[in-house]
Amino acid sequence: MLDERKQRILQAIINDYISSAEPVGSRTIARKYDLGVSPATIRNEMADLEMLGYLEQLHTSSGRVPSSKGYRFYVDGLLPHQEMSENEKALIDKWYKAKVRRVEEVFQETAKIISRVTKNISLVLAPQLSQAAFRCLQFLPLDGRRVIAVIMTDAGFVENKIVEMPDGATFEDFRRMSNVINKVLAGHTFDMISSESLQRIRDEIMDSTLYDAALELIHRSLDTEKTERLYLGGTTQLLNQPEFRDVGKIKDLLLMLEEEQLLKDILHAHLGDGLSVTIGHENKYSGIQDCSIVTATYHLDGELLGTIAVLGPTRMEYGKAMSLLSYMNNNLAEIIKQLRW
Amino acid sequence: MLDERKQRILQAIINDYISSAEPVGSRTIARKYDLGVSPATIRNEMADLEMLGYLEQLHTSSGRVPSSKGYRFYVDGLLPHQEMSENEKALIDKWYKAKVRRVEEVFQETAKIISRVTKNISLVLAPQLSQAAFRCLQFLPLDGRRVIAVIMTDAGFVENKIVEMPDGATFEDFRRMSNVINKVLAGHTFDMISSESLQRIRDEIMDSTLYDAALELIHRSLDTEKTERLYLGGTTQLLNQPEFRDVGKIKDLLLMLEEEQLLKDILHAHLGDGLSVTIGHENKYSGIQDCSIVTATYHLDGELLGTIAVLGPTRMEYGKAMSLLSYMNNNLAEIIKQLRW
DNA sequence: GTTAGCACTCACTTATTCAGAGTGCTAACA
DNA sequence: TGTTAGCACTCTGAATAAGTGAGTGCTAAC
Repeated sequence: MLDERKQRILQAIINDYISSAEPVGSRTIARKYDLGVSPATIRNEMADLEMLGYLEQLHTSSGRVPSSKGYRFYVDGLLPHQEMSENEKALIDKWYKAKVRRVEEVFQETAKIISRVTKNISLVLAPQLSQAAFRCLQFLPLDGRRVIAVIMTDAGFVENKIVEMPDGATFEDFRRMSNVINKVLAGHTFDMISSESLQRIRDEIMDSTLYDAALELIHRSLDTEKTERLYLGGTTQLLNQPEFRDVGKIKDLLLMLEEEQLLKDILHAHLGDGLSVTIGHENKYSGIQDCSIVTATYHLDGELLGTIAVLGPTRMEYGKAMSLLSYMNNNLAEIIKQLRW
Repeated sequence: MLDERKQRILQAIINDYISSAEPVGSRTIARKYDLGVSPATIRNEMADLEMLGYLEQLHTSSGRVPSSKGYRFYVDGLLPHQEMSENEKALIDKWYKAKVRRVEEVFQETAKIISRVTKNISLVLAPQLSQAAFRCLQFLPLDGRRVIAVIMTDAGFVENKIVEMPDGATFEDFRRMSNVINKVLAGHTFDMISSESLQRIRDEIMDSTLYDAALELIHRSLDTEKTERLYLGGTTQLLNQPEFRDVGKIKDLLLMLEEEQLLKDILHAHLGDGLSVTIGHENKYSGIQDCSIVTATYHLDGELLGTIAVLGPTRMEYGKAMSLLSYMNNNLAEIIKQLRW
């Protein structure tokens, strides 16, 4: 374990590096932070901290830079707990109020706010509905050949699909079909729709072309309901960070950000962790091993959940990101509920 | 007017510059393109072309670069008409088939394809529905307090909204309301819904709280139907272009690309022009005066329209972009119709 | 244990040189 | 008169060299 002075020095170094983005030397620390010791002493301590793996040196005669381990220690132990100021909270509330009309816009706007406040990239994973319970299905006639299926879930989401009627089928057949499906599936989450349920529907419908139509409809619903949406914000913030002065690096990261599935996987890894911080090399995906991710999982009606995250260089204002995500987290469920009516 | 030889030289220079991105000198032209004259002669011609404003020189002793006027002449007169090869067409069709399930995905995928093929940024403006005709509205009961409104348009789009019932109103009231609205608005485009129609609805409903609910519903529909969506593709392609080796320029353009309204305005300016090319300084918005935009307007059922576009440095493969957009244009309406069922 | 002093390292900046590509001009040529 | 070869000149970009400054590690004194 690090003694008191080493901790204070490490903290000073990380604070300084986070705000300056320059390798920090003993002299700077001695001057800016009043630790009551000379640069030489700090140099010795820094050498120790490097030995222990908390700091790194780019070349023999440059200042030190925090390592992943250093940041980890900082985040776990040295970081003073921060809260958003009332001012900031009010500002965020105002942004939401001004912009948000539809549920979709909540996620979009959340991403924007996070990136604006943290000056980093934000990721917002909207809840997937596979854990929502099926509530009911109704058909509406569209024209002679087609009907509209309206599907509702317990969480209050509504979707519609246009369905082609098989030859010979009537709207009355479809109404009968909806009764069967409603009876069998009511209360089932989309995840839980099993082959057994399908079998029951088949038995009750007793008409194979109708059953096929029902099956296709259910599959199409599952398809859309299961795909969760990912909202990205602030990719241009990247360009202001000195660690991305190089076009090659920008390209690498932007290309990665286009790989939606990869991003989803990364966020999934932290689903349910509450507030979690992953630093530099702790990241499994090598493309972001000089970045850190702060994630927070939010809940909606107990079950349904999504994730919001900040992605930025390891040199990141962790305190700010964490306090912001906590706040957004609490807000988000509330705002979505209000909007859903 | 330029004589035959000047034209051929201009063409050669532009071709070369488009593929090399390097200022091109007399020697290169003489060597690569068999014009039957010596570099010295070409030098003289190039000096003339510069005088006439078709070429520019960065400094006294560098090769020449085409000016906006030069590209304009090239696009209008020198560009051989190109068609997509059957191979490419087949490839594109395959991409669509593999990826596209929902109407929304058509636009998304179109943007992706355009950027992939042209290696530039693509813009796809999805048709706004304000010109779609209202077809019918139906209500479904959701729970005691709320109903679902399902709105259909002639173009085959279906939307739903959750509506809160005013105190004391019953589902039967809403059913009656839908009858009135359907009678009055049937066949009206969203653009055409006038205060007169609203007045008629008011007269028929004869209940001010119910009328308020109806009004709100109509407004909400107009809100969503009127906002057209913009899909962007290939922003990372930017980073491969040598003209964007500089981080500052990347930032400027990426920031501009975040201004959705601005982009829409730019596309709107060309709405209905068919295939249109805007080069460099011809652009009104100063942020893209070293870029060119190729746009094409597509139609859906005569009225409904949108725009697809390629945005890239003035040094762009105009022929490729134009032939691709023409092809996509023809395809797009077809694919959307098929998908809509 | 702490600190001052000093030699040393390394990146970054500035200046200089040099090669290469390209031009414009002149004079010769067909 | 239009075309071309030749040549002096210009400018960029890469390579090299020297100088500067921030920072370190080590040693010896406090």
